[in-house]
Amino acid sequence: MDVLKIAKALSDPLRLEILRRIAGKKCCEDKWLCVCHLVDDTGLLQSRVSYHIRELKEADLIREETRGRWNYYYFKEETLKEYLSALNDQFQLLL
Amino acid sequence: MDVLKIAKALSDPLRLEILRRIAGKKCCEDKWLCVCHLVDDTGLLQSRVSYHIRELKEADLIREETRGRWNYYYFKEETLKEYLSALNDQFQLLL
DNA sequence: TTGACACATCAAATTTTTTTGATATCATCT
DNA sequence: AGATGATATCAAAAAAATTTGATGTGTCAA
Repeated sequence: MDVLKIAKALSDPLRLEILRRIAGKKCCEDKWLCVCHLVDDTGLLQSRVSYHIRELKEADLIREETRGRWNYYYFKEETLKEYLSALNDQFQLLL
Repeated sequence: MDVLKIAKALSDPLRLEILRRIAGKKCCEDKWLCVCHLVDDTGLLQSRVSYHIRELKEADLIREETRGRWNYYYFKEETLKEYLSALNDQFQLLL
């Protein structure tokens, strides 16, 4: 878990929005979301969405699963938790 | 409190280091730290340190107080706490 | 009141990140 | 096999962030 990488991943508006959607599983089957829906919902270029998804993956904030033609994503809650704890500890926020 | 701005502020290694030092009050009087010490300790250009301090100020992560010739900084714990809570809530981490 | 110090600011250069458009891959369907 | 759909990747362009060096402002001390 890399604090800097996660902070960076969270610092882009699009990425945050995509992560919220993945976390909120507002689409497809429970817990899973495919890129095509993100593209449809947002009207953005597919390559752009793809780029941000890669960043989220590299920050280990989401996990990818390929099923047939589609990729599904799911939110790695534990990574975000670790990030929050790390900041909490490093800055001794005692909470 | 702006989640995106804070995430960005935390995503630069230098800024994180500076914030840690300010929060850790490893210098000067308790709770306070002046720019000159940051510059001395790190060997970086003064304008560079100054730039990052401004970013931290704009993210509301530190407060500045000018006393005579020196500026002192202190860590705004409450802002970081709000940031952590916001993420916690938005992603329903229940912790 | 001059000089030195602490810091901010600014413009230019550099580096990094993001966006775009094109193309590639691979699975599925006909 | 060929067409289509879902996604990744790549190179170039654009935009944003960072670094540098120079200069400006205010404060203190001699």
